[in-house]
Amino acid sequence: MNERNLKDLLYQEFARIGKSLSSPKRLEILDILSQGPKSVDALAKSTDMSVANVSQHLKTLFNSRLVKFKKEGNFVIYELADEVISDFLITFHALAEKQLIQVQQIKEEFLNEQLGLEGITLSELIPRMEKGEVLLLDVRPKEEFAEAHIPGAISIPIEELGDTLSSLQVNCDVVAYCRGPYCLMSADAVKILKANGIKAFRMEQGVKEWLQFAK
Amino acid sequence: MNERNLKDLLYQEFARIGKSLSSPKRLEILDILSQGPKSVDALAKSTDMSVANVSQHLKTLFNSRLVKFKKEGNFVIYELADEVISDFLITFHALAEKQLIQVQQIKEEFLNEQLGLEGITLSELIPRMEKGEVLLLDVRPKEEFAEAHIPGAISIPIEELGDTLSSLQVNCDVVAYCRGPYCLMSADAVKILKANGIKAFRMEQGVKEWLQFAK
DNA sequence: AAACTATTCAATTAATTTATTGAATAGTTG
DNA sequence: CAACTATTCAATAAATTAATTGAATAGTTT
Repeated sequence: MNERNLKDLLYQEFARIGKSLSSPKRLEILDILSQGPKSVDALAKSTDMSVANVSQHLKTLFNSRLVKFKKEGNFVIYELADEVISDFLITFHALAEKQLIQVQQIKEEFLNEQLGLEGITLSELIPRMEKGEVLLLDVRPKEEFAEAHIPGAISIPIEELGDTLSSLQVNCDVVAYCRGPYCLMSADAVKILKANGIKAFRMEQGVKEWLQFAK
Repeated sequence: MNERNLKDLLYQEFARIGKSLSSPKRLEILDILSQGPKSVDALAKSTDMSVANVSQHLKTLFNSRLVKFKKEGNFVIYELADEVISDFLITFHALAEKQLIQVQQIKEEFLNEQLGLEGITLSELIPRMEKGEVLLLDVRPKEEFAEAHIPGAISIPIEELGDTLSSLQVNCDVVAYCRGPYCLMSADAVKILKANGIKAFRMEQGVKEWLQFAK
């Protein structure tokens, strides 16, 4: 083995991680898994893919050690292989956003022009929460809230929001958050809240971003 | 545009960065560029590829905004588009090494079994340098040394090491470093030094790792 | 301007990757 | 044990990507 062979071998191994990050659908799967463990079936529903296809992507991710799984009943539950991967994904997104201005544009056009939503950031949120000026709403599924959530938030999954609304006493502004910048459940929530006369804002950041912020 | 379309578009943009990181040769190019600007021709020589092929890879990297270029005479000089990219590459390597134990194995087998070299780390080096116990040798090409180097190091490019050796007065241990963990110029240097009866060690880390370490 | 250099472009071929489908497997429930 | 579920496997077709080659471009030197 000479130096060139060694380099080829090493970079080939590195590229295996890169390959895993080269498919849009796999990146979406990784993002969803950064919220907590999910079954293949649940992932297929979230990503609008066939189960067989998701299974194939998961196999790729498993081969590059980005995810691991455990069997529960006849479900196979996948999760990120290590918590550094969730940190890495945030770094990756930050880099990608910085480089690809188009990403910013796509996102903002959709949110602003099509939905006309006002946003709020983590650093604006915290002082307002401490003063009791806002109610923080976690609209992700119950399991994801149970897995981890921003302290002080209350959990109302987006599907239940419409029904729960009447029984909910709100006398301040509401801030909704969900899985993070590329999830739009919080945008849907704000639409529902506004339609019911509640002053509501969308927060881009999710639990993972909060954890990094709090460090 | 509905939510699914938006997600597909966003993840497609993210995947462009991933795609750039999915080819071993492109990763090698990025690593070399993290040492400083290089011409297409120089990159072709370093990576053992045809110029046309390197040009194609550079085009891909340029399209995902990872590199930029300027024209100088009839050379086109490429460099990393932003310094966050060099930070990102270190994070990426760290993740890859952690996940793919094989990478560690490949590297260590080659270095230990085939060369029988002793290594030293940055944190071991610094106190010893302060005490004046070691001479730090940068064996990269002169331009890369000029671009950036570890303070206190002296520059002797690997090609010149054999000739310079006799005129060099050495009365302490020598530590050689080069581009980083996946570059083997420092290993070659240690071999030459040892062959001339000088006690020499290889340091894995390069300038970029030192900058992160010094932060 | 002619000869020369470095780089890019375009066309081809080979190789790899993706999504789709239907069948196979393994575990669970009635 | 039969019916059912979730998941994986295997085979295929479509799409994408990589390396190679030779020609085209743009700038430099004589």
